[in-house]
Amino acid sequence: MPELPEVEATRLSFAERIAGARVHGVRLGKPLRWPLGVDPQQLSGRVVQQVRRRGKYLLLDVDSGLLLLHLGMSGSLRFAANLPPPGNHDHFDLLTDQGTLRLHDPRRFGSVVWAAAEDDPVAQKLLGKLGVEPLEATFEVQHFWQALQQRRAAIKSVLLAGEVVVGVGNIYASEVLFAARVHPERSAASLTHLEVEQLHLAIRTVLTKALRSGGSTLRDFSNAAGEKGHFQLQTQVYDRAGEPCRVCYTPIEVFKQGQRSSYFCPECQPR
DNA sequence: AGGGTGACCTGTCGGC
DNA sequence: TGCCGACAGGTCACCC
Repeated sequence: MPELPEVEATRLSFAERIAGARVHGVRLGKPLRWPLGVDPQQLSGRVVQQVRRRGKYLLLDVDSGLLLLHLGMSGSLRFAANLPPPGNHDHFDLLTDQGTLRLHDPRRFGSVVWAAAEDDPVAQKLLGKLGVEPLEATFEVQHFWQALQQRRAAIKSVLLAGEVVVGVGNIYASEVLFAARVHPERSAASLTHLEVEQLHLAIRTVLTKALRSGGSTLRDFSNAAGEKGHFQLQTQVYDRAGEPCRVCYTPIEVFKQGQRSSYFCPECQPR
């Protein structure tokens, strides 16, 4: 389910509640993308300090180590004192004295990985190449411009790769490029400085708006408290092929770009 | 070294 | 109704 707004909405929905909780066990379901990397027994007795986010990863800081959680395409978390018995798609439970943190993930592209420290090679393999955080001050126009100047790939691919800026997934990539009036197949290096400024602003604006709505852009998203977003944020182009552009009424088009669907308005986003 | 492709896995939906 | 292929929010390993 998750792009950055959904992951952050998830974090906010349980970070404070789980802080201070003492782990007393782990339950594993079917294998996820990576093995846990630690004997589940060794997690017992450790206390959860805080929950951070890096890109689309959630970092659960525990005494002398951290769990890296990724929701993949179809994952979601729940944290509650009384969860029902695990179902077919519940593949990880962290049992604590404050409740159970459960990863539900039908497609199992998600992961839970233990690392002794954030600079540990295990963690760095997952976090090492991530770009800047789009909602932090370190995401700065001039650096963004310079980084894009180095890339000849299509701007949409560059956004999805997450090596320049993290958190923009397939839905928000289309949304953000529409807002910036940039065609998804334009080479990143070909964007004018003005276009990069527009894209930079669009990334911040679109992600912030989605986060404020609780990540409710996604049809079936709910946070770790089991709450759906309060209202559906309507998309401008994503999943709207053939429907009129909300700005100029030209039919929205879709095409395959690196096996992912890209939506755009041919009028607002010329090549 | 950057860039493109296949692979991982399950559920759902539309067309015949 | 039933079957079958296409497709879905991510990212890593592997080619050139």
